[in-house]
This record gives sequence, structure tokens and C-alpha cells, in this order.
Amino acid sequence: MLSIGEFSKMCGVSTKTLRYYDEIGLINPEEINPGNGYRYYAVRQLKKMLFINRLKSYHFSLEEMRVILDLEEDLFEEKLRSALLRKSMEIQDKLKAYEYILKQMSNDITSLDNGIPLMSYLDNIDVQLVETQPMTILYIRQMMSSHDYASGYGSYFGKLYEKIAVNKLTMLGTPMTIYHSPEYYPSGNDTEFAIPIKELVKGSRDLPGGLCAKSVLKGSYSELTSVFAKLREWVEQEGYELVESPYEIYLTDPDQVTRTEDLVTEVYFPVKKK
Amino acid sequence: MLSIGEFSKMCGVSTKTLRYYDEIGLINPEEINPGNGYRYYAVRQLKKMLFINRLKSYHFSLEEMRVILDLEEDLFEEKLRSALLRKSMEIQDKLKAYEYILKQMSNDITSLDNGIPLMSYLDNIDVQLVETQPMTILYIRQMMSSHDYASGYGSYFGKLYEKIAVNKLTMLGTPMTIYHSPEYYPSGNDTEFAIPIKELVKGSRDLPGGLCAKSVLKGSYSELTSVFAKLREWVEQEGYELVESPYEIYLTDPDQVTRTEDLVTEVYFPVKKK
DNA sequence: TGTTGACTTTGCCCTTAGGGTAAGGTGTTT
DNA sequence: AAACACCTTACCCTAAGGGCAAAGTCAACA
Repeated sequence: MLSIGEFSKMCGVSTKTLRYYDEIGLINPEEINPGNGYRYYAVRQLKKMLFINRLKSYHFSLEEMRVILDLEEDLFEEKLRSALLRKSMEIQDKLKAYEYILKQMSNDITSLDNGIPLMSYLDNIDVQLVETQPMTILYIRQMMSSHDYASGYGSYFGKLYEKIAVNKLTMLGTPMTIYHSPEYYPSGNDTEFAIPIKELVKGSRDLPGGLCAKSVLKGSYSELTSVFAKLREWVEQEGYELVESPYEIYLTDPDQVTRTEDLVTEVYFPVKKK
Repeated sequence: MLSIGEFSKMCGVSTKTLRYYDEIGLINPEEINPGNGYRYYAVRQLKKMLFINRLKSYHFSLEEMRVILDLEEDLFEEKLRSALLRKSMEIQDKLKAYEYILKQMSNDITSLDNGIPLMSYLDNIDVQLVETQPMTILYIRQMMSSHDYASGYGSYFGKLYEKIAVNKLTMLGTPMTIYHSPEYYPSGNDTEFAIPIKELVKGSRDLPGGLCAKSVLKGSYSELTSVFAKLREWVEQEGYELVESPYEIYLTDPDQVTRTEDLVTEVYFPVKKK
């Protein structure tokens, strides 16, 4: 039997961590002296601890590890394999996100080198007042939590396209998103995915036209919040007020466009004079 | 003037977050009604808030942002540039780390597919009892926190090589590391970097020889902790005890080896029979 | 047997960047 | 004046432990 200090030295994990793992039930000492509470580990347990270290190096959370370690013998290999696959896909996503922000940062740095202040693009967003025509839209309305927007968009528009194809409907425009949440809630926002169509069918509704403040964004979606902010600022400063939910229209399909600079998105704020 | 809710809508940041940013002094409302404590933001502040959002998307911590935002006007561009560069290097490091663990995981998955249990390599680490010869080593002894091992190794061995070159000393072996900390402390471990030399000069000392338990690791350094664990297990089970600090000898230079499988490292535990 | 020093125990507070909820005060609208 | 939307502070929560303190325990040495 090994004291906690000896076991700690063996596996390169601090005693504090071992006590914590005991507390959350990730790995418990084989024996605890009932008199003084001293923890004693078996040499056998080394393998499990090293396995935990390996999973930790793969960025598994302690909770995920506990699930894996609690598995039945016969399912173990299979479940472990799928857990590894899932985690490696998570890592790949993070890797892509890192690559993306590296690109953005390098853009910013070259901008700075050319003497262009970082946020100067804000001053180049211009706002026009336009009159929009009413249209009929096929829609899906859903609470969306901000972190799964990317995956959500694809599947919801997919469903709409499917409906159009199955029911032989006539598309009259590109996909759009309508934001119904008045404020920004991290837990979820009331979001409507829509495609303009000709027919008025079940699952479609009228989108009224009218006066709108409009901006066009050319480039990455990451600047959309800035465009929204600019529009709200403009509405405020020009003495208008918002009368309907704002919406954006994706003139380009992100899957068809290779360079983010080629993306074109229109943002509309239905307004009236105060 | 905008109420906190209006400002929140404008910039897409929750009111909770705005209050928190006020509390830590990242961005304060332009005016606070002294009667009721209501926060009021100026439209002007939108730009700053969007700048904060951008830096947040680059994974700057709030503390780092505060430093950047507190900069003097004339240093701003320059410091911002260097902050962006530094952060992008951090991200690149993380990206490399992710690539590395993806490779490791894919190895593990193919192992599993071939019916090899994940931790089975542990059973293939074998331990021999050997007698080592005393030697003279040129050393640097330092407290190392575990996270900067990678960068530390290079610079410390670099200093040793420099000393050898400047003083025209004779190398008698490859670099080695001696671990003096009896336990594993996350805050720092007493580590000695050394290279065997012929001459006994200032900055060198004798390393006594004697009985050692020895293992050879072929492959990635990430399995070193497992080798250490195995050796401690062996020492325990065979009835020996550690009489000096364990050390490892890098037979290969990681900068010269392209495939991690080609790395060869010896680990020694000076022992005596209990 | 006594003492010292090394080891172990529990308990409490700290970290990031806010989220959730509650209780109570305020502003605007009907 | 009442209803309802909005604002305030305050308290507790997150993941994975680190740091520190007080107190109990063990093994070695005199």
C-alpha cells in the first residue's frame, strides 16, 4: 500500500489533485484508515491514474472521464473509441476556430501597419433609408443559443429548402434571418429562419413591407454585430424608432463562397419617425 | 444617453456583462444617476464596446484588455500591434498543441482498431538493474514550473553548450536532466540540467555512479511520466529504495529527429536494496 | 520514552467571466 | 393609481484544483 505522497510521486500528480479526484469519485484510494482518514493506494491503481492523465492531456473534462471509467468491461473499448472520436472532432473544431482568428488578427496587424486604425471600418458602414415591399416567407422560428448558430443555420435552412423542393414552391429570394429577441440573451434568442416564396402555404406568413434603415455588409459575418450596432446608433441619432424585428438577408451562400470578403449580407431595421 | 438595456441591445452584450465590466473598470457608463444608481451610456461608447468584443473574440482576457484600453494615446497603436502579435503567437502555440494531440488521439484510435488496449504499452516498459560509472557534469540547477519545460530546456542546455564552447571543454555524453523534487509540485520543481564533461571546472560537479534501475523510452516525451511511474513501481515491488535523485539522459536531440518515434531517452533511478 | 520533522487530514478562500435568481426600487404607460 | 417593464444590489454557482492554516499522525532519532 502506498501513502498519498508516494502515489503522488509515482504518477506525477499533486496530492491535492488526488484528494480532489477522491472527492469527486474519479479515482478513490483502495483503502482508507478509518482511524485517521489516511488514504492508501494500491500499485495496481497506477495504470488507471496514468490513463486519467492521458485523457486529461486530450482535454477530457473530469466528468467525461468519470463516465468513461464507469463503463462496463464489455462496452469499454467501443465506447472509448467513440469518445476519442468525438473529442478529436471537438478539437478539430477548436483548431479551425483558432486558424480563423489567426487570419483575422493577421489582417488587423497589416491594417495597423498601413496606418489604418482597427475599428475604422465602423465609420465606413453606411446606412440608407429604403422602402421594402411586403413578401411571403416560409419560416421556422426557434430559440437559438448563440454558440450553436453555425450548426443551426445549416440545418434549419436545409429543412426550409426541403419543404420548398417537396411542395414544389417558388423561391423569390435568398435566405434570411429575423431576430425577434429585443435584447441579447446568452441563454437563447428568438430567431426566425425564412426564405421568401410566391405561394401562401401552411408554414408561411406575410412579412410586411415599409420604411427600413438598411446596411450592406461585405465580408465576414463576424462584423454583423457591428452593423447591427451601427444601425441602432443611426436609428437613435436620426430620431427614428424600431417598429418590427430586424432581419438580415444572405445574398451569398457561405458554402459557395470561398473568400469571406465575397460574402454579401443586407441588414434591415423596420423603422418609423418618432 | 442610453439606458443599460438600450446599450446592451446596441452592442449585443448582456446587461449582466455590462455591469460586470463596469465593476472591474473595463468600460464605465458615462453617467450614473446618483439618486437611483441607473447607468447611462453615451452613443460614443459603442465603438469602445465593439473593440472589446473584437479583442474578446481574439481570446484576450479582460485584464489584458484593460491594460490595452488604459494606454496613452500616443503609444496605443504600437502597443496594440505588439499585443496582437503576442496573442497570435499564443494562439499558434495552442494550435500546435491541438495538432499534436490530434495526432496522438488518431494513433490511439488505430491502436484500438487493431485490438490493442490503450495503456498496454505500460506492460512493455521493461526495467533492468545496471551499475553506472561516476562522471563529472556541467550543470544548471533551477526551479522549473511544469508549463514552461519546453521553452526552458532549450535555453538551459543552450547555456551549457555555450559554456562548453567558450571554455573548450570536452563533452563525454548527451544532455541529461536530474529531478531533485521528491514530490510533484505544480508551482515548480527543483530541476538540474546537465551535460557530462571531462574536466572538473567551476560550475561542474561529480555525479556518483552506482546501482540503478533503468528504462529506455523510445518515442514521445509525453510517455516519460509513465516510465517514471513504472520505475517507481518496480523499485517498490522488487524491494529496493531510491537513494539519489532520478535522472534521464537524452540520447537523441529532439531538434535533429523528425519523427517522435525515433527519440530515445534513458531513465535512471539510483537505488539500493532495502 | 520524548521529541522533532515529515507527512496527512479537513476546512476555508481564491481563480475566469460572467449566469441565475431574488428582493426591492424606479420609470413609463394606461 | 395600478400594471408592467426596467433597473439596482446581493448572493450563490460554475472547473479544476492552488495556497494556506490548524491540527492530528507517523517514523526516526536521542
